[in-house]
Amino acid sequence: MTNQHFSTKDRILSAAEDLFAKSGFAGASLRQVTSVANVNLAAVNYHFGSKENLINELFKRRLDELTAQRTKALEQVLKESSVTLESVLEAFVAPALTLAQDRGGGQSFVRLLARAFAEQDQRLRRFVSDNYGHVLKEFAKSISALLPHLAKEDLYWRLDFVSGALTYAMSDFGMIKKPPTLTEEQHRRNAARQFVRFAAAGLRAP
Amino acid sequence: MTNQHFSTKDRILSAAEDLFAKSGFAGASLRQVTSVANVNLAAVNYHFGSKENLINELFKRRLDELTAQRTKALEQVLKESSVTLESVLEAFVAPALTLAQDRGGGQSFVRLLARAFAEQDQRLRRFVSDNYGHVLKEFAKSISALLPHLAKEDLYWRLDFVSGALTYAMSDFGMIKKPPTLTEEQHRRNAARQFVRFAAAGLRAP
DNA sequence: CTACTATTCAAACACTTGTTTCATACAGTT
DNA sequence: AACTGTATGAAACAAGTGTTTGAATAGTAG
Repeated sequence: MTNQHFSTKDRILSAAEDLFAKSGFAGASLRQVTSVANVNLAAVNYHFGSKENLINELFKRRLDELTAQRTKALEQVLKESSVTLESVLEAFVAPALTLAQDRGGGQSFVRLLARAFAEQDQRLRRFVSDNYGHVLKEFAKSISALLPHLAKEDLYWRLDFVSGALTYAMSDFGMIKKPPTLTEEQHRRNAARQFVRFAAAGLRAP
Repeated sequence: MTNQHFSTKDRILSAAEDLFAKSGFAGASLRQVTSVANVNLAAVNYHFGSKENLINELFKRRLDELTAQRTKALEQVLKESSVTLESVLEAFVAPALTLAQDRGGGQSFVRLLARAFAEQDQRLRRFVSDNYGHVLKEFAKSISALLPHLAKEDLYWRLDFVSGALTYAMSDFGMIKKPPTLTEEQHRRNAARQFVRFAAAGLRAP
């Protein structure tokens, strides 16, 4: 039926992304997933081995792309002659917002990411931190260099707040809805601008 | 055995708070809850009617207290002659941090709150917003009055970021762990101070 | 074609889920 | 003392869970 021209694996991943974002990892069953994906129930265990492994592959698929784009954007910024706090933050948030707006299920994934952080589940948190923590460290280092007068402890607190603000805002639980007058592209740019201004000011707090 | 001097209802609520925070609403079963609470399985349905209703009562118990304290703190602040952005933010965050540090399961509840926001589940979100939205509006109004030059649209974005920063940071104080040299009380005050500084600066961003 | 592997499918597996039932125990009242 | 409503208990309920099985089907290389 739907997406019949995508592979079984991809259809499972997309359906799982949607349903896990909607109902949580425990809340969505493999029967729901395979039903939406138009795939036999056994296909999940055949292609992914287990439900838990499906979840990991799901994160891998998106995060590999996200961290690659973030790394590229940061490198680009650091190459310029005048590196500003705003430009570093922009390099961090722009790829995420692009993903959040991607038509191919990226929206669901961003919500899934927020959920993963809310999960106390240590396995998933370790998986994310092990595989993608180094990028975050790169950003932290760049930001630290731009705020030489800021005590390390203060910096850590504020980076924490910044992460929270971004995670929360991106998964659009927030009040902010795209007004009909704006295109998605404009809304995305607007969100990025708002976030960068807020985060930069917060990081520079006296 | 444990907490035998608490009522069955209270023991269920406490155990549920812990387990739901740890594993999510779908992830923790009533059998786990009743086992931890040292209570018969049927007691949940007897005292609360259903699992869903148990969840609601759980939120009610904590949020009633939290919103009451926030309202009181805000009124106190607004009574003073010089109301600052910092003092309003302090009134908002202090009760939450007190709760987050409460020994009687408040820590779990705060994590639960973060999880509830991550839930796409509309029933729970409506329950929270219906019953406790008015307090948030009060704070938004007070903050708006203190930032007369800020466009409404900008204000909404920034309040969104502030909520995110707080939710995320509170849900287990993010990366920030209490150093052993500090008492919990000191750590709490520190967190509040850090948050207020960050949020105030972000809200005042040029 | 044949042989072979990779994939799909329906059915079953063993187990857990929230909820209900009904018998039992324990108050407090008359 | 018997009666009453509240609370607890063990057991069962139907439905849903992730996973496994073994046969049926494509699809491909020799």
